[in-house]
Amino acid sequence: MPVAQLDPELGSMTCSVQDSLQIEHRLPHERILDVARELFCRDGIHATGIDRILTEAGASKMTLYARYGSKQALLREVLLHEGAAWRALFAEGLVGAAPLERVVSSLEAIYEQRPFYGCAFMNAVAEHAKGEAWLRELAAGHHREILDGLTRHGVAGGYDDPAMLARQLLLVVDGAIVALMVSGDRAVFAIAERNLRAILLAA
Amino acid sequence: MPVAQLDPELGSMTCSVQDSLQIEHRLPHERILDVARELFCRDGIHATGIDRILTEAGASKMTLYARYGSKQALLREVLLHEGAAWRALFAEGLVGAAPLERVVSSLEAIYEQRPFYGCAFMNAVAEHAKGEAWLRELAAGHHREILDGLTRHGVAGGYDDPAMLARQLLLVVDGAIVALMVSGDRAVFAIAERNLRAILLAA
DNA sequence: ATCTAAACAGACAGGTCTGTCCGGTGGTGT
DNA sequence: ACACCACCGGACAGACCTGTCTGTTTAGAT
Repeated sequence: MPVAQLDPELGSMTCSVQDSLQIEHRLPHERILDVARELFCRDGIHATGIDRILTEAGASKMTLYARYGSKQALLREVLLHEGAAWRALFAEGLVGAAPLERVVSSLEAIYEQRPFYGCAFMNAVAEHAKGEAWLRELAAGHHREILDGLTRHGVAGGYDDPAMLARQLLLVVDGAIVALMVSGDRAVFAIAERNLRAILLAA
Repeated sequence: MPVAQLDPELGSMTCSVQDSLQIEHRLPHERILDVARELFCRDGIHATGIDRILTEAGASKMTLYARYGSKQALLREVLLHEGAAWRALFAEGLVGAAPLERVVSSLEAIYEQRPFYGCAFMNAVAEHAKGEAWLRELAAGHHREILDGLTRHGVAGGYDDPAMLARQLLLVVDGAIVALMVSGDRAVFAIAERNLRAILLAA
C-alpha cells in the first residue's frame, strides 16, 4: 500500500483540517519517526526490524538512512521526540491550582487515550547493555527536565524541600509507569494516588 | 560499515561472568542458568546470544538444548529461578520487628553486594511485545507472591487495609528498582525511604 | 580395565537483521 | 517542455542468531 503516492483525487482536493490530522499527509521521515516510536515501545527495539518500520510507515530504506543514518540514531531521535512530547503532556496536566496534587491524574490522562506500552526510556535502557553512556545521558536529561518542572511547582507551593519532594514524586511516577507496563492493570493509578497524597501530606 | 560492530576492545575488557560469580563447581546446566540470568539482565535478552552464554558458562550447546529446549524456555526458567531467589532475599530482609518499615532497606541490602542491572521481569516485559501472555503471567505470579508476603506483614502489624498497603509498598519498590536501573544512582534508596515512611505514617 | 552416559567442540543449515546500491517514477519549478 | 529532486521498490552483501548434528573426550560405576 504505497502511502506516499498521492491519490490524484485527493490531491486535487483542498487540504481540510481533517486531512491534516491524517498521518498520511505527514512527511515520510516524520511517519518513520511516529511508527518507530510506536513499534519500539510496543514490541521492543531489537524485536522491531527496519523493514517492519518502513512497511508500516510506507517509506523506503533510503529515506530512513538518508535522514537518520542508522537505527541507533533513529532510536535517539525517537527518544528525544517522545521525551519532549511526554513532558509537554505531563506539564499540561499540572496546570491549575495545587499542581503537585495532580501528578498522578496528569499521568493517567496521558495514557487515557493511546494504548500504553511503557516508558520509551525505561524500555530502551532495559534492553541495552547497562552502562551505555549515550542512553543513560538521554534518560538522565529527561529525568532532569521533569525534576525541574516539579521542583518549580514545589517552590511555588511553598514546600519545605522542593527538590527532595520532586525526586519523591518522580519515584511515584516511575513506579506507576513500570507497574502499569508489567501488570497492565490501570488500577495502579489509584494506588499511586494514595502514595502521592501520603507524600504530600508529610512534606 | 559493519552492522553489529562489537568493539573488540570492549569485548576483551568486559570481565567474564564466570569469574565474578565463582561458579566453577556447579553443574553445567546450573552454570548456564546463572550466566543467562546475569547476561539477560546486564545486556538484554535479545542482545545476548546463545553462544555468548555458553562460552561464559563453559558449556556446550547440546547441554543447553537437551536441558532447556530453547532460548525462550531458558528465559522462562531464569525468570522463575530469579524470582524465587529475589523473593527469598527480600523476605529475609524483612525479619524482625516492624517489617514493613524495612521494605526499602531490605531492597537496598539485596543490591548492596552484586551489581545492579534492573529487575529481570521488568526487563523481559520491556523488550518483548506487550501482550505476551506467558511473560505477563510469570510477572503477575511474582508480583502476587510479593504482595501476599507484604499483606501478611500488614495484617500482623495491625494496619487498617493491609492489602491496599501492600500494593502501595510494592509500587514504592517497583519505582525504586526502575529508577535505580535508569539513573544508576543509589541515592534513590534514600528517596524511596522517605516515600515509605510517609505512606506508613498515613496508613 | 571397561562400559556408559554426560558433556564438549565445532561445523552447518536456515533464517533474519542492518545497511548499501541501483533503476524507476512522479511531482515541481523554470 | 525539461530538468531536478525526493522518494520508492527491491536486490544484494555481510554479519549474526537459533537450533541441529556429528564425532570426541571425560568421569564415574562396576
